[in-house]
Amino acid sequence: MQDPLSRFPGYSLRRAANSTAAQLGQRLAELDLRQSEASVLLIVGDNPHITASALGRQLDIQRANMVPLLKRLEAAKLVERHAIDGKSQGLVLTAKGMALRDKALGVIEAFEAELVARVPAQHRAHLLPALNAIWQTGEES
Amino acid sequence: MQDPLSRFPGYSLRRAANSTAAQLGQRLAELDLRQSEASVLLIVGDNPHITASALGRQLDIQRANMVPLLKRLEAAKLVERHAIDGKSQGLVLTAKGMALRDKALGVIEAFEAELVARVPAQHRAHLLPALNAIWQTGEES
DNA sequence: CGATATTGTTATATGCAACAACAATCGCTA
DNA sequence: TAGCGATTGTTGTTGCATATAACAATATCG
Repeated sequence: MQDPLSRFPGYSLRRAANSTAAQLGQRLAELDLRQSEASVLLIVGDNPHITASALGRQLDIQRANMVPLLKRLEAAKLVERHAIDGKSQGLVLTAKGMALRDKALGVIEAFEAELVARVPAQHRAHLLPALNAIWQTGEES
Repeated sequence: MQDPLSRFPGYSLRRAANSTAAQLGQRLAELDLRQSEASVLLIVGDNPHITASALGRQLDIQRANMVPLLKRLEAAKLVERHAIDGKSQGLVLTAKGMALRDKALGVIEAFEAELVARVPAQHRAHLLPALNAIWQTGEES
């Protein structure tokens, strides 16, 4: 069958991202976490009192879309918010949130290791810098 | 700001795919095409009389999800279906479909060139084989 | 002080993909 | 050749991620 698509890096990028997202999503589901939620746990864990807006900017998630995401994490007693001033609120992990963050990190690191292992050795070192260059080029907001 | 995420290839993969998808999507929108539709046009163009199921298998789109996709392309007079037997139907591009396919291919190739240009030269050649290895490993159905 | 920007929020829409179920049909084999 | 299992196209529904527009409250800076 003629496949005119897999010669395109953009297409392969899409396929690769889809396939890995599905797999990682499955594993995180065992912690009852979605990928976006896991990434929030990681960032908040490393940056206590970060603001919802700042978090959204870092993760490239719109302010509006952070709302239901944080609501769910809050309902699960994983994060807490407390007012910084009358407008902003800082996010911190609860003890439960930190514990789950650690588990999630374990899952993610294991998964990343498998992902990297799929890449032929001679290309391995080039993957991360190449990908980072793609999305970090032209993102000055 | 602490960013524990961009050291993960999987995360960078997601970000890179999102960012490129958004950009390519915008350009294809000028042809009133979504990415999935453009990929269908390309495959059908190279494989006339391909079956909807086979097309779905190749693009990793479920049979069920091909239905609205093809319905839209058919409504736009870009593809036609004709019965192969009582069960299967072959897909072909109309003249209009072929013309649009060519335009879409132009857009895609231009975009891919820009994408590759963002990657530092020393990593460039490694990108495609690395990505293909990621999604083509463990996909024997 | 006052204009401007930022924050958190609501509501709504789109694209993509997953799953379960079903009738019709094909194709192989017993 | 009759029948069973696999395949095809389809419907309906769900979930996730993302996008936009709008708004009130508040902060910041000239």
